[in-house]
Amino acid sequence: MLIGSDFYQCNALELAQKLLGKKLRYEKIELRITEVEAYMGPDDSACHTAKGKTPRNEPMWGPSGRLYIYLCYGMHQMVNIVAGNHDGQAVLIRSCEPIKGLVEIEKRRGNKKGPVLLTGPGKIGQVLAVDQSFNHHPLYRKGGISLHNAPEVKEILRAKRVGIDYAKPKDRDALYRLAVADSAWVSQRKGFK
DNA sequence: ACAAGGATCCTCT
DNA sequence: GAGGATCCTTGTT
Repeated sequence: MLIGSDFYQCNALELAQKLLGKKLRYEKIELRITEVEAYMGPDDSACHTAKGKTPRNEPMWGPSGRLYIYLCYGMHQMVNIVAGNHDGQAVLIRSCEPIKGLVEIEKRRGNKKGPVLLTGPGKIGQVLAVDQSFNHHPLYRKGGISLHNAPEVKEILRAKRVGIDYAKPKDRDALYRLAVADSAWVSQRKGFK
């Protein structure tokens, strides 16, 4: 069942927790969200909005429940879901588990097999084939990418966020990286034990 | 107008 | 474990 816009009216950490286990649908592909990171807004030095509004981060200041797509290292389209209330928060989707469209997913990922297909934010963007034109796209309406309900996640793992060495210690150390405990479809490079 | 660096991934060793 | 790919955003001249 399609999730309505009210679902996203909370801070990024709460939304991150609620997003685990939910299903992202785009055309014939359906993914279960297994790992996310919360970016809490201007007071979070790891967050893109820590230095105020810029052309790039403008979607994060808009309505929640919409997409913010960030081009990283000139080649990876990172998929974020805007949280909060026009106050610069978002949740980065880091890993998913395939539910439907496995053949298409494997095709877009060079015919690889297993968790290497979808564990890592750059891979999610590659599989969904998003680009900058997906900025602002609402997930709570039919058409394009949408988010759908699923059974509650039993247990959640927490860890530090990845790749934010530039942030202040208090933000670097915050356990804002969340994952589904019993899923193999989680990037394991650091943190989770 | 310019330089620096990034919320990563892959291919080696 | 190390390094390259690749280009946009940002802050600074």
